[in-house]
Amino acid sequence: MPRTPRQPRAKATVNAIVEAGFLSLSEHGVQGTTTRHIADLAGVSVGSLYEYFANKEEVFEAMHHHMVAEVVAMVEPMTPALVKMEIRDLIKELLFGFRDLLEKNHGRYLRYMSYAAYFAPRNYMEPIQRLLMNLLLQYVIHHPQLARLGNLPAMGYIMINGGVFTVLRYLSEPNPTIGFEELVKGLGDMVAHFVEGELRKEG
Amino acid sequence: MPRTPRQPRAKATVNAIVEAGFLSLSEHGVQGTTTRHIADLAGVSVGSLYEYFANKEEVFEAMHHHMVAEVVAMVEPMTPALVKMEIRDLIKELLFGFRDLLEKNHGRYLRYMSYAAYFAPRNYMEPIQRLLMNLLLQYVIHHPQLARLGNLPAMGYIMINGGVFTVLRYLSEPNPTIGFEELVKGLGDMVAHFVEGELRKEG
DNA sequence: GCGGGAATCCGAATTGAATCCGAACAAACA
DNA sequence: TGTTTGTTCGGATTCAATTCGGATTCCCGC
Repeated sequence: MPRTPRQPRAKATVNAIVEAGFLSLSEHGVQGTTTRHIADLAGVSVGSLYEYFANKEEVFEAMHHHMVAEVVAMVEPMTPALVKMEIRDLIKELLFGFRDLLEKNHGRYLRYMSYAAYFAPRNYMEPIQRLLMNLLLQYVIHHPQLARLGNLPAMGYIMINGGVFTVLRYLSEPNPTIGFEELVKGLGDMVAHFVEGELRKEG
Repeated sequence: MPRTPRQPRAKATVNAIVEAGFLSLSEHGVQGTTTRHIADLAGVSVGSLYEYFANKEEVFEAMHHHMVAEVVAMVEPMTPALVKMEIRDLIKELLFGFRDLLEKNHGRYLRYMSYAAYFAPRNYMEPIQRLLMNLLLQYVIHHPQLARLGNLPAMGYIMINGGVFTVLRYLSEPNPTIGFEELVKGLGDMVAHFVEGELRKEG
């Protein structure tokens, strides 16, 4: 039964542990990340770690929340501008932002993501998916001609998942065979053509 | 230094261990999968496991090879028929086959896949991606009008990765909000519209 | 079908990481 | 200042991964 930090000192400790989690993961991978490592990097003892986290898993979960919160903090303020853009520009804007966020701090979030499926097996991407689905809905509202598109849930599911995972995979690649710009352009074209094609079909 | 099995008895042992690996993963997840578990399920002792695998990781790697080999064994014989199909039918055929394979044996491969990023961080999907890229090339050869498409590598990268990960994610979902048929149809439409759109642009 | 070396199998012993716990220290507050 | 509550510490415990030496089984030449 982990305790919740009350005093600022304790909050700093918790924060240091989460930070250290990202560091250790980047440095040593999952295998090499021991509680001692994390505690050492955080400058506290292992015992302290267990004051606030029931187990090592929970440290990873906290890291996950941290990352999701940052993604949300990036996307939400952009939303009003995004929904007014041309679809290709929206995608470009979003994906470049996403890349920058993932590569911040020497790629800590990216590194984390490549293990995320392991730490948080169930619906670990769900909040982000919901965020993007919401963006899509807002976009449709601002572009009424899109309302004719059929089966928005399925379309959204494909575009969002396909897009997110493709970008994640791409950024994790040590020697990509194509450039990030090409990838973004390709994804933009894909979505744009899809929308055009569907509208043509409907109309 | 693990030994290579020579006698049939030993081959059966190795096989039983890999089988047990899938079983244990399905039953207990990564955390719960101990060498003792695997050995028990395989009906051998832990010592025997270490005769043929340097460590637990290697058992997972063997499982990975097993799965990749099955995917290849599924796709390769289909290829001649696939390349003659309409693009939407190709996708439908491929994805239904993929689903059936992943759900075979109570979803053992699917279960495995959801942890694969952890076991085999480096290029764990690379052989499958190459397989599908090859299919795409064959397809273009059989449909010369597609040769006008620009940037085939980027297009292929997006379609293959986006498709594979979307389907994997979908199949792992406990309560999918859309049907598999919708997903497959959506992916087919996406690719078909994309190709049409690009051809229109080029022409 | 017999004997010896190679292959295989076993499971107790070792090792090291995760987790627990009770004492020591620090802050808040009266 | 004394008391209560929050925080930190690091040694003790537990449990899984891996090792190792010996027992068992197979295979091949006789």
